Amino acid sequence: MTESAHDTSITVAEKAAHKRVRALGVDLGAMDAVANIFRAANSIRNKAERDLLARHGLSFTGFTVLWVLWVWGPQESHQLAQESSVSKSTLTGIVKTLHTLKLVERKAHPSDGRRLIIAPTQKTLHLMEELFPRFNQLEKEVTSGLTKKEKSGLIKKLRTILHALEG
Amino acid sequence: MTESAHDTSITVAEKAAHKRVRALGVDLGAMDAVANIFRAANSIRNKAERDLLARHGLSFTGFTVLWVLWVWGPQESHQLAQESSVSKSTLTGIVKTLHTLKLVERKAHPSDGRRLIIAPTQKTLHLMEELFPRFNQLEKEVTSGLTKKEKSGLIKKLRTILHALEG
DNA sequence: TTGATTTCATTAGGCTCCGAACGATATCAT
DNA sequence: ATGATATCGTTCGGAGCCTAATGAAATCAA
Repeated sequence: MTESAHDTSITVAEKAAHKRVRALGVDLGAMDAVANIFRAANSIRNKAERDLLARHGLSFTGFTVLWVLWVWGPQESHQLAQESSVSKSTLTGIVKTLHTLKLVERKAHPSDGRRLIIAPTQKTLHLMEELFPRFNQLEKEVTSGLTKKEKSGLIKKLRTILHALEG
Repeated sequence: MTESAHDTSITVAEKAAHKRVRALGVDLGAMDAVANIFRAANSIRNKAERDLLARHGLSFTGFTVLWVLWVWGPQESHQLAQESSVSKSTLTGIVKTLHTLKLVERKAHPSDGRRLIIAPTQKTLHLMEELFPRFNQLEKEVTSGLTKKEKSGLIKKLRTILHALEG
């Protein structure tokens, strides 16, 4: 066994990092786990934007917001921001962009003049019905090296990390 | 068994998403895996920026660039960009910021006038020796719900995903 | 050698992204 | 009732982030 297309042993970058921090009493497992989460997220994000989203004028975050609206239906602004993992001020800008694309509507809250309801449009629903299966196809491809059981294990471990972050 | 602090069963957000896409023949495992990678990456990034990096005037990407320079030493610009997962033009801006913080130097390539060598400074080395152990402490905390073996499994699965993205 | 091509980093333009400051609305105390 | 407080979304200022266009330097052709 030397090198193969499905080699999952330590990379040269990881080796160099280990050498650097060896004297500092560092948790290498925690380090590599976090580093690889970022590498994976970056790569998938870039691929999705390039191959799928750019042609619709959508950023990854814009797509995420649309996804949340598609799944949950109309949302109050602050809920939508939280569920999409962006700040309120970022959401203001994203919603502005999506509004010019006619992909969201802003509606007044019936009883509270401060609040704003963001709602998907018919165009959003059509777009997501076309776009989401393609996005899922990409998700399938990037996880194609894992069995169903391995995917479950991955999901569970990531949830554990998210729980630690909430606590 | 109802709810507990370490519950890793399906979340309400995941349930809502499953309901929405049920009719579309979607791979739910792939979907949840990718979604949780993004949730984890976003949360860790935000926490690191807020709790650790902001007080030094560093963005997460700026920290990543410093980390690469710390691990690998002086790098040519395009190598540094690739290893840090940003475009060359983004790196130009990041380096500019780091330069005003006196955390990098730009050096001319000895034989090729087009190329640029980016090098860490003494200040960088001191900073990283102080900052990195704290960053690793954060990494330890967010992965504290996982055993050493589980972390290895997580790392291996993420590498598998990265291999699929390179292919 | 000089003109064409290639390969670097930077600039230009336009979103994304954040925290802080801001105005508007609602609520709470008295 | 009315002033203090809290809670909304937006704006502001500044950095990050991308692709495409640009400019500088090296290489290749003939």
